[in-house]
Amino acid sequence: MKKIISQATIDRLPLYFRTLRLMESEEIKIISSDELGRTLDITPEQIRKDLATFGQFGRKGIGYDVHELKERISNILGLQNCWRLAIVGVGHLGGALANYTNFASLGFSVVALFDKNKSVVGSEVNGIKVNSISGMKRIIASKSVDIGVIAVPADEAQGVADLLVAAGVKGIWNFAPIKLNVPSTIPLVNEDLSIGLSALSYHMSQES
Amino acid sequence: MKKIISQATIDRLPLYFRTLRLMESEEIKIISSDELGRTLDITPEQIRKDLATFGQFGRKGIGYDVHELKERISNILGLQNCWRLAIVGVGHLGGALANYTNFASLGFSVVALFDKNKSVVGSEVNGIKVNSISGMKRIIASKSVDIGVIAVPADEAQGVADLLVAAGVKGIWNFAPIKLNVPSTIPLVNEDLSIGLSALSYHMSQES
DNA sequence: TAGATTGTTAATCGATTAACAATC
DNA sequence: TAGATTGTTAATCGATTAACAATC
Repeated sequence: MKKIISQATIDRLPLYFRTLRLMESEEIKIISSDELGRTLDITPEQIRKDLATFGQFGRKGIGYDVHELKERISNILGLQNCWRLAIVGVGHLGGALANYTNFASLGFSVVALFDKNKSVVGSEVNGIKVNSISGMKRIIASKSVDIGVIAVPADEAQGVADLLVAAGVKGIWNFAPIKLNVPSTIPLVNEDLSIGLSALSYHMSQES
Repeated sequence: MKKIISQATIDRLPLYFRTLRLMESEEIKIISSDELGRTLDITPEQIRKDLATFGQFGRKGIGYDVHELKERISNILGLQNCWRLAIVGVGHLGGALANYTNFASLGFSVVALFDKNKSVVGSEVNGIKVNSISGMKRIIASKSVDIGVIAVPADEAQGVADLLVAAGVKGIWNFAPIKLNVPSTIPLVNEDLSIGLSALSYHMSQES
């Protein structure tokens, strides 16, 4: 019954969503795969193929309804769930994420912060109190946290992941540059900045 | 002459590099594709295939020399270039990047900061002075900046990209959630956090 | 020598691109 | 009706996996 959607397609959906949202705010009602593709540098065939995975919602000879398509993609991505995040590790990166305003517009909200450093515990970042790691299980339950964000050094990341899983989070967003082991039932997305930067270095080295 | 390496392979090389560096620090001299694969959850065949792209440096029946392989990957990725970064936009994210210590260990260094906000210009972040955008061209030349990092809001990102290109950067690392147009000679890597987070949301929604 | 492990070729799998009938 | 654009099937392309000879 449930169609399997490729990761490549899933990774393009946020790009479509972002563009459709912008177009909606500009009062654009209808968009063709050709126009959308030109904005994002993706072929129109690719876009139609991606969208067709979820059923037909374009109109032949006309295009796609911007608002409807946007809502549909939002639902496919599960953005209507208003996921609640807890960030573990309130260093420079964790602090920046706690202040990242774009989350809200995608339906995510940061509801808890944790740090092992006693000098940080008790302070507030963006109006959210920083808790000690020892209170994690209780607070994650009481605040109905869905997603654990790991922003601690690599050598502490696995321990934090284990705690988050034990505390009952439904997914993990990991910024530590290390391969984490978590149960296969817990979706895990890695955000390793060094990969992109190394790839950039590679391509720069290739330029004649 | 120059073999074309797939993006998928390039994106795995930093993972190999990171693991080899750790193993070297643990005094491990020789590693097999099997062991490396187990650490990273990548099949040994995949690893051998990736490495074979650059020539032979394993020993049949033995494995790979950790130090040699690490050095070789570093060179392929161009990490020995000691690239110099300039960050544009010293908000929460830009500030976090300016303080990100892992860059140095990969051979990158942040040498300049820019912001359009007058209240920030002149202050220091991690010992680096924040300059006004108007001085960008001159400072990028005098500080020999290689890579421009874009950490401004989406609606300012294209303008910043144009300025960086005009100032002569060799590559762009973009954190703004927007498709940038830059000359094809300038490598561009996008680091759009909302893609990973949306993918996580998707997978969490699929769990029965 | 026997066991281990690479490098490479062939087979498979999956994603992208091309083509076009359907239809607004 | 003629032009535009989708949705889908077929063709192509590229990446991963499997198999195994070479060799330490």
